Amino acid sequence: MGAVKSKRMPRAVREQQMLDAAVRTFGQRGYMAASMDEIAELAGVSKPLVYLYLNSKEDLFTACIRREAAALTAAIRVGVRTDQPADRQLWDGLLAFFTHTAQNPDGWSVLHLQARIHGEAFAGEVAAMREEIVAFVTQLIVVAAREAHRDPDLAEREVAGLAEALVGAAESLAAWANATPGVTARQAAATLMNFAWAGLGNLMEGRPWAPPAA
Amino acid sequence: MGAVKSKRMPRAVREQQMLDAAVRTFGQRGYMAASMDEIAELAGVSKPLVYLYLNSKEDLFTACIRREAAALTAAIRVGVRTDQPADRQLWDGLLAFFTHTAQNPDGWSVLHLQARIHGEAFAGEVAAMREEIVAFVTQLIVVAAREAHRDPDLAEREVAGLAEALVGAAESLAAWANATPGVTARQAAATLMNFAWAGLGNLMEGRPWAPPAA
Amino acid sequence: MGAVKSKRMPRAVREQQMLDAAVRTFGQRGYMAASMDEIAELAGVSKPLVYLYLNSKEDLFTACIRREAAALTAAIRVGVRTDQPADRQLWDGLLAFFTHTAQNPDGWSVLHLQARIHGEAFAGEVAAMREEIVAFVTQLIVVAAREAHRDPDLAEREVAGLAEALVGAAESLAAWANATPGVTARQAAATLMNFAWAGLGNLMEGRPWAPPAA
Amino acid sequence: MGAVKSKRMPRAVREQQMLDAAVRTFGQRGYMAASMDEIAELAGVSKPLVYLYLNSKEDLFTACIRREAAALTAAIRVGVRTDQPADRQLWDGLLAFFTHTAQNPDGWSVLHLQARIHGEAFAGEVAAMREEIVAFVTQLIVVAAREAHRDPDLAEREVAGLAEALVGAAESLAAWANATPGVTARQAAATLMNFAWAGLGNLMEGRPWAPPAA
DNA sequence: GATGAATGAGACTTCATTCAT
DNA sequence: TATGAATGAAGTCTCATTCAT
Repeated sequence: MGAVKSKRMPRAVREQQMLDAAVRTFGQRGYMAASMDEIAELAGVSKPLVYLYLNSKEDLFTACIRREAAALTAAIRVGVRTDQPADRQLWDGLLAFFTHTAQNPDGWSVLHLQARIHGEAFAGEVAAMREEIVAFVTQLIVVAAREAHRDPDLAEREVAGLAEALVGAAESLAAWANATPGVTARQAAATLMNFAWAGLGNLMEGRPWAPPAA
Repeated sequence: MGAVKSKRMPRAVREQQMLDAAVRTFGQRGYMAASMDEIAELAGVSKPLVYLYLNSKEDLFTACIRREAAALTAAIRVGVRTDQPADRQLWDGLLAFFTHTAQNPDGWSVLHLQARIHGEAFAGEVAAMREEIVAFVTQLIVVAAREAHRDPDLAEREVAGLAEALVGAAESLAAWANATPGVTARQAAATLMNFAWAGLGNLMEGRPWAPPAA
Repeated sequence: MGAVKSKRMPRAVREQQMLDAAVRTFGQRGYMAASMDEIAELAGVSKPLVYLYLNSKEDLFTACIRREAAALTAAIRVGVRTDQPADRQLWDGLLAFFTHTAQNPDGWSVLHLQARIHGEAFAGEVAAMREEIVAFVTQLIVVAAREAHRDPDLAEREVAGLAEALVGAAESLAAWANATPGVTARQAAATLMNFAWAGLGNLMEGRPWAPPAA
Repeated sequence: MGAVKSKRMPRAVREQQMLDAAVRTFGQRGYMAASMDEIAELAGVSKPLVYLYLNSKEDLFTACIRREAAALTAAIRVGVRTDQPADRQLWDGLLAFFTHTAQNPDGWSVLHLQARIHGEAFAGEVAAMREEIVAFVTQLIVVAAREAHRDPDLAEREVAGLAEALVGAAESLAAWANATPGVTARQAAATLMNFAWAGLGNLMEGRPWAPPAA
């Protein structure tokens, strides 16, 4: 079932096999329900070897988070060319994001669902990655405002909230796209882009929606 | 620590105490890490009584989900007046949503994070609630189009995606607002409303963002 | 499911209802697997009432054994007329035995299987009944020998062994008859009578089977 | 109390130790009253190891039944030589049976008492063994009839009943012999042989006992 | 580098039994 | 007479983790 069993592999390779198995197991079973037994068997090694290399269940989980977070941000970075206009950058980023999460549902589950839930240590790891993405989006908004020669006069917190909403919508759409047959990464990206860019545009043109008095 | 210990209470009251303790524990520890021991102690009763009334850990969790889902949808229903224009309805709904989730962070955690992760049975309970909300939002979008005397010609799936994105953004913002000191429910609602309503408006005026060719 | 619920019954009646429920439950589930909850529900009363009347699970079980043992020996006593020849007495006894056990399988299960297994206290209760039956059979053998004007010169232990074998065969046949559709009490009795009486006859005529040298 | 504690034994050996402990505990306490804790302690290992090797209480019990059933039928097979006349074969079989059960009272208790009571799965395991023995006895009766150049004209069900009665008597005598000090296997076998063979002989000579009209 | 053997701790669950009315 | 409310104790089972080879 698991990886092909071949003895005496270099450590780096073995470790990746273990992380593959761990991400898959954590993603499908959840952190607590995943057992080290299952991970070891799926990796095709004995349990003591997992402990020898990865130390403990917590450390193993942290290693999974780090690897998956790095892979996701790398995918986005590769997809985006910073010499493009802001809207194109956002589009490329969204497309890369939805494509990567669709291809690595277990990794995405680990980042999006599992890591948030089990202790601040894990959540912190993910928060770092998330902040990197939020910062990227925030900067795009600012650049967009400058390109439009507007001074949207958006307070910092407001921008943070917008970026948060955008990223949250993306995360939610990623889950929805993964769960809804027939929805491609491209369609998900288009839906969100439509939704977001237009909204941002209006905002920056100074036509915000005014809440009624309390 | 737990509720004041007073013996011999009628069953209905004890059950609510147990559900209170369970929601709090599940929300903070997660479904698997929450132990029946801890829940019982927090409720101020013995473990067998929890089993006598709520049957099993799964059933207890399901009961939590049902209660919290009902409370959330009720809060939104109470907050929204259907004789108002669509934008006002959306605003009221968002405000009620963010207010309720801010006041019941553990309940929201149970619905948003825990229930999704542990088995289709639980996820199904939440999905039902979520679909109710998504349907409400979807209908608002359609009504808004009609109010604007426009035929936005939005495909059904596109609307579904928009509603999904909106709800997802709301869910994400709720978590963000809960975790960020100083962010009020009103602010979160305003941020999202600004973001969403403007975007929807543009969409319906037929100015969508056009993705580049693949 | 259980007995018709009617409040305020005289104690003797309630006790019989409880014993009915207990015999049925013990017979079908076994002593340990039977729960006081199930017995109380089947009897249509609350658990504390069972404890008020019958004291404890052990006492309840003992009461079951006593009642069923008394019923079985009474059935045999009623079936046998001591003014008949020995073979007729044995036949009548066997017929009564197989008839009663067929009509009260749960009671028979309690006596035959459950009581033997759970502690010497219970086994002792059954042993008393069993000895009464063995004594009856033993006496029949002696009477038969006298009727045949023979002195079979059977040692006491040998007679005890014979009676034991006969009773054991009867018990086994009762279980077999209960479990094999289409086997009546009369057939079971005939089979055993054929087997036993002829063997006894040969024995008493001094034609034992000779075991080979060690 | 338990086996001598020596760490790091090969799995096969440990499994036998566990089965030894389990047979003893199940035989003396009964299936339900036997606790895995007690079995593990008697085996000189920790409870998790028992579960690792034997999987569950049910599986452990089944393994006990299988081992003991195999041991008993093997003992009988070894004791009987099929080139002997039927009466000698029956004698040898009985002797082997009583000898084995006397030497393995706990194993016999597991087969005779415990297994029958707890679920059809277990009873089925024993029933298979019992049928093997009943078939052996049945065949002996048929062979005996042929050797006597008689046509006993015994209906199939009648023979089945006889074999059942014989085996039942043997089972009962085995329990009796185990419980009665001073009764040897040889004596038990002789008692039953006397009883049975003579009875069978008479039967086959066409002198059955005639039951009275209903 | 790799593993079969082994375990302490703790999870969920059930039961016989009692208390207070 | 009768019961709804409540629990201490014990059961089966799983898991992360380590030892000795």
